[in-house]
Amino acid sequence: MKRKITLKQIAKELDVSIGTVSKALRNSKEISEETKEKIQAFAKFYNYKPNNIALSLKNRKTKTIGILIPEIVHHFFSKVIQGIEQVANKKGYNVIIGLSNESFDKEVINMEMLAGGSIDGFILSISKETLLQQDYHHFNETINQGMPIVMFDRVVSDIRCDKVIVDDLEGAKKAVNKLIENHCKHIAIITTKDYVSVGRLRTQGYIEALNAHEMHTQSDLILKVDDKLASEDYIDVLEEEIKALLLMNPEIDGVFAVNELYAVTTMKVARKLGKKIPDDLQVVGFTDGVLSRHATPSLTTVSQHGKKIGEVAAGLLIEKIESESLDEPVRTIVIETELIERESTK
Amino acid sequence: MKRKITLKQIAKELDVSIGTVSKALRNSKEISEETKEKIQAFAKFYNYKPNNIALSLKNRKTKTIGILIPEIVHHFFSKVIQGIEQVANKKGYNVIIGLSNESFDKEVINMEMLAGGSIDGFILSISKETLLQQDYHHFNETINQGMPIVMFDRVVSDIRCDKVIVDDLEGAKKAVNKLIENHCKHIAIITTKDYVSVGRLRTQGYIEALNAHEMHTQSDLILKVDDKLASEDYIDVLEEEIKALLLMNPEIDGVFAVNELYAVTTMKVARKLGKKIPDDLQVVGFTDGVLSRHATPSLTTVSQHGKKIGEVAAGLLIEKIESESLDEPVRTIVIETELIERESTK
DNA sequence: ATTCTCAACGATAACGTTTGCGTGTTGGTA
DNA sequence: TACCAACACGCAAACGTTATCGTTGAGAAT
Repeated sequence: MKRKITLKQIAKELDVSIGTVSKALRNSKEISEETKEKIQAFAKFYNYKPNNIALSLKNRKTKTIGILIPEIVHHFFSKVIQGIEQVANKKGYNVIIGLSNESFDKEVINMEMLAGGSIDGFILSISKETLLQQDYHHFNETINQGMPIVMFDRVVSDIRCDKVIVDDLEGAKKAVNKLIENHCKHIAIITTKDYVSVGRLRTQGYIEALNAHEMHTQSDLILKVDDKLASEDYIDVLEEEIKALLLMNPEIDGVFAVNELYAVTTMKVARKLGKKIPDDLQVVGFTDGVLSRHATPSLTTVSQHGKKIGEVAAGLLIEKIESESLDEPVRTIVIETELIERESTK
Repeated sequence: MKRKITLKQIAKELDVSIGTVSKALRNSKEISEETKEKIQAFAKFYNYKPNNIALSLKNRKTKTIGILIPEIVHHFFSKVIQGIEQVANKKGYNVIIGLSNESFDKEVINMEMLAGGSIDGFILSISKETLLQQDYHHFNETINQGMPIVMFDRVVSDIRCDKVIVDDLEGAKKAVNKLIENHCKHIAIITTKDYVSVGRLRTQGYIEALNAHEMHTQSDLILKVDDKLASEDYIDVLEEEIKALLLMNPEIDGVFAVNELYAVTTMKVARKLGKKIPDDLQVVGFTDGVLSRHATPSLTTVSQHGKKIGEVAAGLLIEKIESESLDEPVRTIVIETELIERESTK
């Protein structure tokens, strides 16, 4: 297993100095055509490629950006990564990924690993546990060390950094308004417990939309399920809870679910109860993933444009990385949601 | 935006040499307790963290492994990454990701970027375009430069490296055997064109399973759809082709689809044609993703254990990276598939 | 008094680059 | 013959570490 060839080896082999080789390969006019050709030919033959690590050390920049997300087996996050990767690569940046698995400790450890010189900046979405504990010291420390951060989707306002967010409140309104337009009179929501801001905002949007149309919100039409039920293992429990909701409130003719899984599960349960979709019950979800598209019936849902979010986040970060000035204002960019109508609504 | 503190700065501040600081922080017994305490306190206060880049340069290893996959918005690949990440992190490695988007050029460019010192080894799955062009020079060059590679899922035998593969042939047999056991008499397959080995193997498994039971294979029961139809945009065309298949051969009572999407689309089309699943038609898919689990009816499918594949691949790679000997044999590890029975079969 | 032995620390090389500057060798001109 | 550009190249510093080897001084042993 031979090692990669270096400038030094080329220099020794051709009996010139290291500096000369470097200049020749960078096509400096300081070097004569003759030697340049010789050196370049030699380098090409041995497939010389400069060592990025050495360059990173010298230039004090790594040309890679770090992504830190709670999980990867998740359509939305994958889409965001795709977006980030696209603009990053276009600008000559690599992308390195850390997974927190929704754990505070893993988030901290991963940040420290990456912040130790491996990357030029972070794009991240906060883990649930961190959100719960409200301990944000690792973010502030990283920022204080001069490393720019861009947060997306799950953000907290306390931290001074760029943010790219989804207008969850407005998105939820769009969804509920659609149901109202379609003459639903009793609209339920299936949402999560409150500590993740995203779920809270969607719930609030639901309430505001109803109020705006002078429909009263009934607490028994608001089903807050435990987050853990989103994991695949607890799908039975989730089904039971939804079933109970529908049985206890047979008047429900519209459901807004704060994610895909809740939505398709609702449709599944409803069908088992003999309800026709969308005739007896209309359903709108959140997040435009594979489930929404390929469920039967296909799901009307609020798309967050994950790829776009990634693109914008990467753009912001790279801009900040490459900017010289050291005290720019922080920006918060809102990516509009879009209601994608399919078969689960009339 | 202050920069990170370095050994040199600490040394100057405390009026000792750089070496002393380094030793003190690594708790060398060469340094007196007194100075050690002083230096360590100072370093802690200023939150000193060694610069990974400098360490990488010195140690000639980066402690990060590169993943190169065709796409990330894909349940199987996400699962593999999850597995890789888990064992990599456990062993102190980071993970950096490159996406080829099924393009040969992007694959080559990404490899060159990463191979330029950023990583210690590769885990990759070959892009379709590369498979088509059969140009594997970039893999061989990378290997020749002393960088270990582990391939998974989509592999080619020409390249001398470790491989982790799915037993596609056996998996397909399991699926088809299940249909035969369930008394299907006319079993169709929905597969892709032949150039990706994975699809070919699954088709072959289908044929062998039928032959083993002395059922004749009819070419009109083998639907080879263009790969591009797997992309979301061409879903209509895909539906049309499947519809034609089912209409032309109404005797079909079992379908084996080589991926999730084909399977759920088949179920959707069948239902539109008034067929009951699994009573009139039984369907088995390949890949255990969200679609399989949450489709209605839920899909019987062949699981490839993506996470396991990632874990094994990472294990092999790290072992090779950390091994001293430079001419070990290459290994090919087959991960068993598992038939997961759900509602789409009897 | 001289040598020896540690303890405690400093100096330096090395990892692979890039780059500004110094320097030796040309050739041409006065 | 003497001088001066221009050319072509070498030297060395710097990025931040770690490890090897010196070096210094003090005290102990001879």
